[in-house]
Amino acid sequence: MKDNESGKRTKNGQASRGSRAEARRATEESILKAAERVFAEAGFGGATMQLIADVAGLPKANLHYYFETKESLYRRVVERIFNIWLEAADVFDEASGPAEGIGAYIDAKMEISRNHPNGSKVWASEVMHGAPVIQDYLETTLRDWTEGRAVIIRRWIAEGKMAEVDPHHLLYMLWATTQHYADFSHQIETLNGGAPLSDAQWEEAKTCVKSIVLRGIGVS
Amino acid sequence: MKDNESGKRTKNGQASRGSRAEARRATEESILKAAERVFAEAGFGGATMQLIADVAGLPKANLHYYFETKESLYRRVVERIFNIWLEAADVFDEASGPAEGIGAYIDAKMEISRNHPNGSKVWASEVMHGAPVIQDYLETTLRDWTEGRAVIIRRWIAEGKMAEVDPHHLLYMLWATTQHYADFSHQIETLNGGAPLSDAQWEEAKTCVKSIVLRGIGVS
DNA sequence: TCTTTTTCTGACCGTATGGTCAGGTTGAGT
DNA sequence: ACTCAACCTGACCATACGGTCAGAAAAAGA
Repeated sequence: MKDNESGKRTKNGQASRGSRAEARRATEESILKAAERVFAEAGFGGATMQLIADVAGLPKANLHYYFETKESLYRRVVERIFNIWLEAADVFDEASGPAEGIGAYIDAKMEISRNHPNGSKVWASEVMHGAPVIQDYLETTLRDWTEGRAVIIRRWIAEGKMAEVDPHHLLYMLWATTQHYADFSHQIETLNGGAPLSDAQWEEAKTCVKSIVLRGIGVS
Repeated sequence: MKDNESGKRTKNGQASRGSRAEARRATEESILKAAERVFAEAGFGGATMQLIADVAGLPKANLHYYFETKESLYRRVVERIFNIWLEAADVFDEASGPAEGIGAYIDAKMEISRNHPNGSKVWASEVMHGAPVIQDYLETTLRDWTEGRAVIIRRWIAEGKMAEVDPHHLLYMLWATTQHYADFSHQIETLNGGAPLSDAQWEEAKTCVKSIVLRGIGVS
């Protein structure tokens, strides 16, 4: 599992960036990317290993060399977006108050919705169908994270830094609103005349969401 | 296609409530209900006609007597929830201002999330996967509806009845937040200790959402 | 009662899917 | 140059799926 950055060369002279382990990581990465897209577009049941293989540019059998089953591949895809969200939530803790913390959290989650719409969709699909694969995450990591953030919010309320709102429902609203831009991107595009949101429109969206939420909790 | 409310009796003396047409409607209803649940739990690709038939308590072949294909059955399920939402939106128009209109709209949509969680999930799944089946609805009915409501919101803003926010992003926030309670009900239940929201908790949710949104747009 | 129409169903079919495997290829280690 | 483990792949398999159909059963109409 150790890194091997020796940068050796193969017979044909092509630079093999980092030997075997590196190549493996690259292949796994391309499979995960393809899987994320296919699972997002077709759902777990509708996705086929053949299509994932085609998108990744690999024979189907090779796919099973890297990932034993469809479900294990799917699980990795779901874990991925979950970890991205968790990391983004750090901004929440480092903040000194709700205006800064929640504002930054909205910004971060909106950015993720823009850059990882497929991951968000796969997660949404998984939870909607009863989280058959990642139920354990919900009961451990997510629950802990949520309670931790609820404590922070309650402290801000106690310190008079924001209005008295239920922390859980506030978090649900943040999740729902930000992820909506990823999960329902197709609907939003249709209502936007068939075009994806432009840079300016994304800025507008972030500003608008922050404006309503922050004013809604008595900040700014 | 005409109604037949004659209420005739069959040979065995059992009251046949409303003859053939009535029985047909009842069977279709039970199939649609079963389909809604199965599609919500497994997605379109994951759902099987066999399972829908089992849930409805019918042989699979009989299902195809009432609905030609899996897709036509699915379409009917999606159209259903869409029409329910459209009807609920009437409260928006009849209102004299944002506090009343948007407040009532939130209440109505939260009620639907509680009473038709499966329909909401099927809709979400359909849109997330690019709306392959109901794209026409998005481009006609939904677009018209949205633009109509945007006009009303802009008028309220012009009349100084609420803060200046982009109507579209406000609507997205309303949709996202209210539907989240249906689409992510499993996640919410898990974070609620594994139990569905109680009556009181639903009231709390509605109050909390309305409170944040209405204050967020400068009302109340 | 006899005929006709609608409703129902077990058995069946072609296809596509997730997964397997034997055997080939490659390239790092020596 | 040789070895061996890691990597790759076409061909294959059992299963499950959506959909069909001939014909039974039931109800309506005469």
